[in-house]
Amino acid sequence: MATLKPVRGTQDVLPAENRQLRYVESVAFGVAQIYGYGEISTPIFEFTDVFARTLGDTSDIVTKEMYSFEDRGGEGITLRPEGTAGVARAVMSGGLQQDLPLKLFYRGPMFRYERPQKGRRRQFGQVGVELIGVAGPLADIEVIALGHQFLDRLGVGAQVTLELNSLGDTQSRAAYRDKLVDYLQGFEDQLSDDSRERLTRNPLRILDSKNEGDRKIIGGAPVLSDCLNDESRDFFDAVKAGLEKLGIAFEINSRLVRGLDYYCHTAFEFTTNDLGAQGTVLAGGRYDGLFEQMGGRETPGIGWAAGVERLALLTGETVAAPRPVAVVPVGNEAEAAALDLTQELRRAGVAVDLGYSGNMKKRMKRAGNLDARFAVLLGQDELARGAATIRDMDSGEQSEVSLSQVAEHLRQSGA
RNA sequence: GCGAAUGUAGCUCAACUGGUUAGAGCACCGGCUUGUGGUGCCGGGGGUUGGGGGUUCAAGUCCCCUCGUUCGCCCCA
Repeated sequence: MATLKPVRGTQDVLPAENRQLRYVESVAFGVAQIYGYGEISTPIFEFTDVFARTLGDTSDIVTKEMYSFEDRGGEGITLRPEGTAGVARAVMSGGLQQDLPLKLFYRGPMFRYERPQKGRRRQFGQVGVELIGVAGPLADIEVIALGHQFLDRLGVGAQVTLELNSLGDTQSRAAYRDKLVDYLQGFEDQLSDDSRERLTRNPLRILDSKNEGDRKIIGGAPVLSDCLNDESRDFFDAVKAGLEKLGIAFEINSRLVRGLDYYCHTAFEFTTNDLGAQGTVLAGGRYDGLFEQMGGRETPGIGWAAGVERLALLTGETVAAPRPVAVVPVGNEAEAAALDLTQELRRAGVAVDLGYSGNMKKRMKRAGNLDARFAVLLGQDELARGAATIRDMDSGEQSEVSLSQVAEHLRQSGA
């Protein structure tokens, strides 16, 4: 039995749950299309370099969370831990930089070797968008508005808060980093072990620490927004003004830094308090340095990704399966006729189920369990008259309809 | 990777301080009703109590190991 279990952090998704997940994805894609995005699919695995070089050597994803292996040809391969790097690689491989700006939507599984928790799996679904090739703040505004509208359409708008920050351009970020390290070094012996290590590796991340002692120290730390140069500040102001104009509420969170190295300027997260520790539901930011870092031409970009399972948990709604019509033959001779009728209805686009075996009572019960809208009863009597009895499973009303009219009758009844 | 909790039938849960064949509800199957589901009544199948080891006359119950899950840390969608 133990060996028949799925690998830790993975799970089998049955039809009822899949309907919810597909629903989340389809809402996302629907809204993305309204904004002019087309869907791109990239491979589920890439050369390890694609992720290692873009995410940064200091990110936790690269240092301990990647599913990496060597394939039979000796190539270093990694199951994608996120979507942006693969999309950027595809844009460069395909020469798509000639077609800027690009508006791309993606969906699919991602893989991270993490300790599973509620809303956190080793294989999980993401939907995401990337707007590539637009340097101005209008891109940031549109991408955030798209995320906002998506969450709204899903019906979780009231449960989430948009947090916003600016990391500034490279120059601003470097200036801030120096200031922050200066400040924190004064408290080095008081910082948590994790944070002390990050002091040299990735000091900005200390701002995000949940350790109580750390937070006290952070409270007095210099603020990133004070270090933005004029250009970065103007950019951020423009983004904020745009969101206000669109009526999209946000909170400035100066401690918001993204985990991945390629981000600059705008960083944002839609978070909720309804999912325990995994509160981030949709997050993204601007990544103007990414393409260069991958060895390509400098190309600005901004995007976000959202966790499909987390959003499905948040909506709490179940998505009902479509209601079929059940064809119920009575007696052996009726089975052949039932098969014909079933096929005819299916060709006409009607969803049909037939109880495969058993007496009428059993088949009716199965029809009930399938939540059938109508049952089509075929017995000796009906067959002799070239007809079938159609039963409305909700009202219990029955009427006899000639066989040739069954499809039409059902269609008119809304089946 | 660290800390804590937890694991009994398909699902939700019982089983006093360790004490005879581990129970219930729901679900499933059959019958009352051999041409009618959703309500009712009667009956039935189903558990090596996550797995392994140990303590004991006796372990679902205590101890150790292991696997899974949950909550937090870390990190992130």
